[in-house]
Amino acid sequence: MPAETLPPVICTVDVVLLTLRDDALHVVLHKRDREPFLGALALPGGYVHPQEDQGTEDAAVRVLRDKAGLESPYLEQLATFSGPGRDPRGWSVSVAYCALVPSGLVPVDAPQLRVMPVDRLPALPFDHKSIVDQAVARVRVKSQYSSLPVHLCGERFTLPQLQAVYEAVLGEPVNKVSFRRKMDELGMLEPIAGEQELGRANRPAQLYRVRREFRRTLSLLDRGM
Amino acid sequence: MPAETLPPVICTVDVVLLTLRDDALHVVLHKRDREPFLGALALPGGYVHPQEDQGTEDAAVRVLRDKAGLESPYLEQLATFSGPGRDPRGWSVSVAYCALVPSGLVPVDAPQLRVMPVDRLPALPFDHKSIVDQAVARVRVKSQYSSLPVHLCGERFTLPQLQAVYEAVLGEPVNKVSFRRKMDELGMLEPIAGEQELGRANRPAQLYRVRREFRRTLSLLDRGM
DNA sequence: CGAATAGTGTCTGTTAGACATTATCGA
DNA sequence: TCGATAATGTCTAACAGACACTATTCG
Repeated sequence: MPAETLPPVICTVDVVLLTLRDDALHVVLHKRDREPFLGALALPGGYVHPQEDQGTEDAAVRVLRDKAGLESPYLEQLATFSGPGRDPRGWSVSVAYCALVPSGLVPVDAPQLRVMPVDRLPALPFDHKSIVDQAVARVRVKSQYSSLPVHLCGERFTLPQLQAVYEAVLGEPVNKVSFRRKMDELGMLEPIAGEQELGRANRPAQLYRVRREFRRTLSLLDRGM
Repeated sequence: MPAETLPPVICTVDVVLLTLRDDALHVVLHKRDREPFLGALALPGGYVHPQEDQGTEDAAVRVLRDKAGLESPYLEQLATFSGPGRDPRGWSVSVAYCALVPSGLVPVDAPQLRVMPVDRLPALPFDHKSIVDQAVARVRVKSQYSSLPVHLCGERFTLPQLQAVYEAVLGEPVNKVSFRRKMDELGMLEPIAGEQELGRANRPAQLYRVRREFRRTLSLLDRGM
């Protein structure tokens, strides 16, 4: 079948922007500023712009910048969703991306943004609910055997803080001794010399940061957590 | 930006059809029957047909049927590749799928098909080389901790045969005792009562098949192989 | 000093792999 | 009976998790 006779396909990207708030995974939703679903909360997304984007990842970066006002250090392609019914405008393809950011990076006073817990989401337009579900499932699985959750921490953090992040994402407690052995095994963290988290009525915790080489990479465990 | 002003995006699917031959992963390539790259070997692929496809997976199934003449019991979305340069016709998006089939399902006498070892591929048009590489990497990783390789076996097989398949995919020997423990743990195989592989000068091996409930699912290991 | 949490040492049960042993076929 | 491979038993080393102990801060 020659290409010219084919009806057009709507080509978009959607970003599942995840962050941690109150020890629970949250997704950043965006109030739609056009039809369809004008005014509804949905995933930040938009058309691919063939004139300017070198690929769908560029489009995702642009959407994050324009709609959520941030640059995510971690951005991963999730999956592609398609079909005649998911968008009322017609047959569409949406390449979904998953971004993880420390909560400090999410703009606080942006009226068009809402940060919602992933376990108690409102109804979402399109098939955005299942996109979020798939992203969360992927993040949980990947956190079992990788350094993914460090992207939810800021630049400096203590091991007990990082352990709490793992526990929040995995939804279950993690053995302290094993956890520290694993983090050591990953070889991805470095203590910040002389820097400790003081000010609390207990032994201060050592501050760590991600080694430069691992800033934008994942580190994998042979066996899971 | 209103949709009408955006230049069109070419929307296609490509299928990485993998099988095992001579204890090595092979990919089934298809001789292109149109421009661009007319006559070149490439991944079987084609346009999404919005009138008939309910999603890109339908398009992948159709492509497999039309170009490779088979129905794959295992078909998984791999990733989506996009950009202005990958297809000379213009800015394109290709949703890539990965299929695994027993070698018996690949038509033997189809002149438009070639079965090539994944480790010694010729140059391929588009970005098909990197799509194949990504599919192979994914299959290898997933075989570490799942029942994926059973889809490369036929309906009936012995445990030593299945172990050989795992070893071929993983590229390294597997401990026999552990392997059998793992397969037992997966709870996915059932012995075919009274059926053994006879005819060789040694103790015959028990024949197994995949339990009905697991025919189209993957079974996952807590820890890897 | 006491409360609280960070960080570490150690023990034990579980698991993976090496090796040995037994089983069962054809020749 | 012999050679070959299937299938299983068993021992050991590695690992994960439980628990306890020490360290260090604030009040």
